[in-house]
Amino acid sequence: MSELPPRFNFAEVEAKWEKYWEDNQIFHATPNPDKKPYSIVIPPPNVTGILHMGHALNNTLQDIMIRYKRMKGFETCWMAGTDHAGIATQNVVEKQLAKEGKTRQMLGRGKFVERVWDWKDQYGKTIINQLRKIGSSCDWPRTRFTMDPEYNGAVQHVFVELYKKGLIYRGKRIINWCPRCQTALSDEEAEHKETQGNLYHIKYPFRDSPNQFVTVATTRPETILGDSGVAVNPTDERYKNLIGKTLILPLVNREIKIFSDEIVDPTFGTGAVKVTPAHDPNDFEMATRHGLEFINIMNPDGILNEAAGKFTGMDRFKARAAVIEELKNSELLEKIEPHTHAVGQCYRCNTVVEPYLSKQWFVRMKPLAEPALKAVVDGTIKFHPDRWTKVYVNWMENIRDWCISRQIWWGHRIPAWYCSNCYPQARNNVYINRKGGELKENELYIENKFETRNSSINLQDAEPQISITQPICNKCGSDEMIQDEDVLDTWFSSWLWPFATFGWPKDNPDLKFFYPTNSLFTASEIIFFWVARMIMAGYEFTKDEKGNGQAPFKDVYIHGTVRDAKGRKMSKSLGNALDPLEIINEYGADALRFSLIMNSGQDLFISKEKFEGGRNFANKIWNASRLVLLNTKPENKNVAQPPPTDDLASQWIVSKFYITLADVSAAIEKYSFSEAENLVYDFFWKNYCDWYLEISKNKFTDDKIQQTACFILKESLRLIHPFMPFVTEELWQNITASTKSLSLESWPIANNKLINTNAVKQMDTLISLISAIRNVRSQFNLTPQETMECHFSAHDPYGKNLLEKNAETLKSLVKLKDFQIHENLPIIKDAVAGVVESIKFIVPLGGLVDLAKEKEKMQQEIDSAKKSIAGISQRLGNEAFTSKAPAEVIEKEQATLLQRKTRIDELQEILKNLN
RNA sequence: GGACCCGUAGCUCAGUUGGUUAGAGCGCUUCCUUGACAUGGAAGAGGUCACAAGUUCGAGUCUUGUCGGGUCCACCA
Repeated sequence: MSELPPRFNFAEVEAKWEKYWEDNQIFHATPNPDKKPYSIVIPPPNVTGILHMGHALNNTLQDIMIRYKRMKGFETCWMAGTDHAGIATQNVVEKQLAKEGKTRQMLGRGKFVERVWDWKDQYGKTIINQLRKIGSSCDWPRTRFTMDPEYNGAVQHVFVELYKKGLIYRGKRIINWCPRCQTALSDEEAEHKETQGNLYHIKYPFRDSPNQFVTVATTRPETILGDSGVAVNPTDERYKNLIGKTLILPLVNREIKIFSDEIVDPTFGTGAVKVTPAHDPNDFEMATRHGLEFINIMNPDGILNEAAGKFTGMDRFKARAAVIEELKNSELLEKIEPHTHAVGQCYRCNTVVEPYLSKQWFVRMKPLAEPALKAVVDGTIKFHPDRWTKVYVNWMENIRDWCISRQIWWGHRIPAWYCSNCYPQARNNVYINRKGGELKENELYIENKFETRNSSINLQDAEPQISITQPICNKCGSDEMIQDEDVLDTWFSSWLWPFATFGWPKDNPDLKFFYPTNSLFTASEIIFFWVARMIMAGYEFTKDEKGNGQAPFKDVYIHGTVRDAKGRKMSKSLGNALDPLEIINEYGADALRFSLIMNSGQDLFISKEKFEGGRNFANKIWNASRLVLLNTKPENKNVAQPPPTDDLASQWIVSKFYITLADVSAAIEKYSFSEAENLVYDFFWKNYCDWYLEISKNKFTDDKIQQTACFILKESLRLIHPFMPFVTEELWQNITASTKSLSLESWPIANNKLINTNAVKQMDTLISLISAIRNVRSQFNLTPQETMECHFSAHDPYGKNLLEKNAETLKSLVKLKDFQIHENLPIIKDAVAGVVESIKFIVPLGGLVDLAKEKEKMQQEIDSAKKSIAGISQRLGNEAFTSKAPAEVIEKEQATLLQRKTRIDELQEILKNLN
């Protein structure tokens, strides 16, 4: 045991315990038949990640829960790990390569992937180390990565199983294509943002009467080059007799027909829609129904191809301008209207996504969604706060198939194989430049710096074979099988996280003990990407002994977004991001945690100053502990129970502690973390420091006071520990001289016998009384040399007694020479006689009040109480009400009635006294 | 177009099933430093609970509408 330094050096303390916890691996959990499991899986941060405020909040919440449960005696496992984050990570490494003047194509696939692994090995630990800095008590030895070999096995297994069940298929669809990342994206990965654009009205002339037109409206005029029809609603009178007529497509001079389709909204634009089957999902559907031609006018990089005629080689946005210019010149542009609409953007690079026709792998979601939807509807899985349930249900009910193939290199390779004997193009499928010429592997077309390898284009007519290991062709027996070039969506591995991290699909003790997990903590943006899919995966892949699918967790806690003081999302590009590590350096990790949780009711508006609150509280705990430690004899430090005592304040603080304990536990159990923290804060600062320690300071020589103060301090440290693990651990070790970490100590055990309601009532009254006296003292600037006269009315059962009993302590608390106590009216006319003359005040509990006003208020209260009584009596006399209402409602009404009556008597008594 | 959330003190937010005097933190005003803590202590000012109507003896709380702010979903060509 060392003496506490006068100043809380959080940097030193945090470093010390971070190391101690790590060296002793005290958060490592193993299956333990004597304990109940409690497990949480971390939302695995991106390996490219560095800690931001969102992580800090997310992990603090999990840490509070897991530390609480650990202290409650559960075998707690908080699974740690990182996500390979396919596109994001590939982009980061590509950027790094670009600085060296290289592209991934220059390296070739094998070398590039090696390079990403190197990068991962070098930087992937950063975020893990940063999580330790904020005190996360993860099961670090278990730390997993979504591309670990075993994890890869689980992913491959899942793909094959779903394929066998017919839940994975390959199909040619319009998908979201990012021309910059040059990969397909899922619907969720295309973020729709309101964008100010234009609606271009373009005239399409009739073949047989070139001076007459049908006008169509479009936001993407460049797609005109791929048009193969014009659609109208069958009921639209304007166009009814034009159906079947032939138009000449401007700029291209292709003959296209007008046809009708229900999908067309006659109220939008002109009611006539240009149909571009290869570049719009609706048009694709219509074209399929009506047998239209699919004309792809664009290369995967967003540059127009040969089908674009004279616009070939132009970027899509340049082409848009050129097309408009050309249409203007030929007087086919009727008008341009400003138009705001939601435009999809790549969630990794914000490039506008292109609806693009290509062959991709999809997961059929409806069958998977069914049990996952049911689980949330019937309450097996609960969202906190509850309102997210609706968001989830709405998405699940309208779920669409999931595009899972990505045309990138970093990720889980798709276990699909093509026979290069049957499909010779498989051998040479690697690079195709935009001019259509083939390049051999590692050959480059440097001049224009883009070369596209795309098996989804090159092998779109080939039949794959699905197998984890390289198969033999089931048609020709050849062993020259070439694996699909594509990798899987990163979320196709994340959705297995709750069980793949425990070794699934191998049956093993860890999985059996820790799965299903208990709670999941994440942000609302992730509900569709991850939460929903984990629930589906859980039900599909993990079954209990009876063969029923299992929910991967029971509770989902959705926390708010961390924003700056102005309410903007924190982001690097805005430059408004507060770095948690800077906050830790300046205020300490405990302060960071505490202040984040304090503000975590909904979205958080964070500025640097907010962390002062946390720092101040840590400081307060430190100093209160110093006071107690400096004044407590060693033998009084480790009592197991607070000593029986007549001391009112001691009885009170012990009672308050156990009341707080129950409230805090309940708040954590219902995921009300800021409420729990507030309770702890109020108890420790207001009750323990401001009142108990202040009152007890002068009698600290008393053994029982020492024992009580020290006991409550220690129990408080347990209570605060999940919120502020570092400062509490340090103080705990100093007080107890223990060798056991506070993290492994038990949560305070409820002891309702020690809750003395009478003491609580008396002390609370005394506190109000003192506040009232201080109020008077302050109003009249009484000096410590003066004496105050206090008068009490006869119906106050506590005041006089309490004041007499505690006079000595109180004199010092309110800094007055003395009190003269009289049992009299609650009028201060004479109460501060000698100091203030003839002022009519009363000092009811709560402070100085104007007598006349007070009387008026009391009269008003009496009046309203009388009305209330009349109303309730009337209702209780009404049979229609009493026969229908449940017994407890009637009881409640009667209780209220009684309460009102008593209150009226009370008020009338006081008024009588005052007059 | 559909769904959801929010509007309470200068600011950020609590406010449980409707019920005596609507709370906290920060900020503000006044006072207080011979040792646990000025990262502190004491006292105080500050609210027509967005607006309107309704249900009720009684509404910050329930219902409807209006205005204002935000979020999510959607095949607005």
